[in-house]
Amino acid sequence: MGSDNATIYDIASEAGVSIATVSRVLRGEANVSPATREKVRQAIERRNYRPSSIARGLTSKTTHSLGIILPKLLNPHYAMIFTGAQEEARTHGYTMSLFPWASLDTDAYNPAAMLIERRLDGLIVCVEYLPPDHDELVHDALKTLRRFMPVVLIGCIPPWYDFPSVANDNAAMTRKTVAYLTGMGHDRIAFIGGVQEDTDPRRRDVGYQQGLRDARLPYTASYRVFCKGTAEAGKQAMDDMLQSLKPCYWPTAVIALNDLVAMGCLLSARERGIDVPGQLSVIGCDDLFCAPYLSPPLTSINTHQQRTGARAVQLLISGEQKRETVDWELIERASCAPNREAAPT
Amino acid sequence: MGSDNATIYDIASEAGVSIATVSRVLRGEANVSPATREKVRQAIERRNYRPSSIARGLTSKTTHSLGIILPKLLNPHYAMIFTGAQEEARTHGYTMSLFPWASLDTDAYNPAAMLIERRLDGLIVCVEYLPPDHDELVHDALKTLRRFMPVVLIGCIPPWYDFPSVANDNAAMTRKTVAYLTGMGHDRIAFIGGVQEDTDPRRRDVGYQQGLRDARLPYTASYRVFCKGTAEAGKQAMDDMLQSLKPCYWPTAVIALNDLVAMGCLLSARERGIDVPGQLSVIGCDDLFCAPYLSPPLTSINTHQQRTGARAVQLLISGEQKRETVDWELIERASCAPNREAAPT
DNA sequence: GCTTATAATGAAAGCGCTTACACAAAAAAG
DNA sequence: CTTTTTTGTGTAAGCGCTTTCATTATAAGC
Repeated sequence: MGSDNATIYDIASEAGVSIATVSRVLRGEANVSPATREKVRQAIERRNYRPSSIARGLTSKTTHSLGIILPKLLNPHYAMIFTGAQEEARTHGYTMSLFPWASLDTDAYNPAAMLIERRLDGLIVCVEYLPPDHDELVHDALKTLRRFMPVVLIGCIPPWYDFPSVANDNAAMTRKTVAYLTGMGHDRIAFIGGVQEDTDPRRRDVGYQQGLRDARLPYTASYRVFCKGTAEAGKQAMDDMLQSLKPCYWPTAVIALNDLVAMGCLLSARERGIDVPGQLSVIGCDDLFCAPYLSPPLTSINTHQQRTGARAVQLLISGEQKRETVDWELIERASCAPNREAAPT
Repeated sequence: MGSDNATIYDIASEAGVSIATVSRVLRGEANVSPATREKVRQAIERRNYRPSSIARGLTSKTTHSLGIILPKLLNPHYAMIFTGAQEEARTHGYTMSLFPWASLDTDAYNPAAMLIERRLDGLIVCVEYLPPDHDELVHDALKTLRRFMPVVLIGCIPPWYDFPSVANDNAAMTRKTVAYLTGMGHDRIAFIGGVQEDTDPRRRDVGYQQGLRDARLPYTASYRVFCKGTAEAGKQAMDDMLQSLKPCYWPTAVIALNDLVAMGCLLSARERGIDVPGQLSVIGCDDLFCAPYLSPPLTSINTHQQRTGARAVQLLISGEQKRETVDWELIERASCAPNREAAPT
């Protein structure tokens, strides 16, 4: 009953066998006679015994536990990644623990220590857009960690990071998004979000410019506004852009870094009485759960984040050293419409 | 350099001391001479040594890892709880792992085994509204788990569950919410969400009815609609209610189980051209990050979910057996307004 | 029936720590 | 200076498993 902490010894003596035999039954090894197996099974049942994964880990050098580092779980984008990763991990018998981004900071009292001491079997790191000065630091931290455990990256990974990874092809994605809008007759297309100083050729910015070029549209610096990936920042950035331009130069469409930024844009537009999608189309990214409930419902790109998380776990477990790309899907809702004032050139 | 897996023996020999001494330095014990301590420190530094929490756990019978069981991380409500819990855990040197709700199902291939085998130092379980038939099962599962590790509950806990817990006083909260609305002259107040068959006297339903009684308003069954706590369900429930009533009987205000349901209500209203808050006030609960960006911005109750998660961790660590209540805060936004058609009685 | 291959089991040595306990060296007390 | 404390270190016994290796019981081969 209350034998909540029986050990393998207890089971062995209760079943009248050696601990080696119990261990064999536990791990389903073949060479145990059916009779013995049954005896052991019953003893286990009777004592409600569960082997300690701790002790097991000491011997086997494997903990069956994975870690994930995220910037912010409150952002549903990351919650989706986590969910996908956690579920996949679980189906393989792994546990998933969350570590804050600060775990990478090698300053202070080396918090990465916590990661290493845990002897994780693998670590997923979700990398956000990084300012260049931070870039090197993070890279170093990752390289250190890799000496202790396999690491798989998710997100916006600078190409010179030599790590297995799972990500969307942001450049291609944004390029096609621009094409989608130009196809609707939009010619003043803004892009809001991201960091300015950046050298990664696979970023959204690049796709944005490619998209403009594809449509032979000019690149207008005023339409390229940088901000963090939050709703507040998006609101602010949109406010700033609109305020800085005469209304006749306002964009006819806005591509937001993500849905949070898009939400900020929508609010900014609403406050100014700009009709979406009548006067302005808005398109987000990540297809958050709230996208269909915004006003108007937000067109967004479903980046298959759960699948991304799941694939990262698979890479971790299989040890494959691939850099993988996850596809995406444009979810059309009411926030995008053909440009009414499209001038027949 | 590559000595990524030095053991305490390596450090001992490198520093020319015994492993006991290394252990002492590691744990900051007092009785080590400064000279020795320094020698050991340097050896540790040189070999980049981090003690294995696994081995440590075997001896100390403590893993410094906690678990949390949530219905769904994609619901930001739970993401906030998780975040609060994780951060608090971290400050105490604990790791936090996520387990899906299914971990409690004692059917199937007893998944709770995973929890037990991990030898967690504690477990937080977020309990949702449970249908009565499920209630007993969950209770049993929890009681089983408690034999193996401390358990703290969060959320809607039936009062006969004898577990330490952290929760809002839902009844009082909803009662005051009704008062807030009646104070604005609303007299047809609907409540959407939750499960029907329920006997817990501390639920929102109860507060809702108390609130009506306080204002001497009739309890109108048609205004009490049950649905799950999702946006889709909220939309459907609102649609059904509105459709089943002549517009002149439509509620003037609706209290939603949570912000997701409220989002569904807002959408339903929008589709029907019902002006919020002109004709209908809507009030949610949880104050999700998107609440300010809805149209209109949603009045909601901030239930201090991060603090709830943090408190749960504190109870777990301290071993206190309290049932705690977390306070809350009404965040007023544009979705609620005085009832225009308030009849001067 | 006796030898050899095969299957079933146990004894024992770790895995990398913590923690009595023992013991030597240094400090305080007489 | 001894004697008693105090302080600093080392030895060794676990913690609860896995795993090699040796050993015994059983089946197969001739």
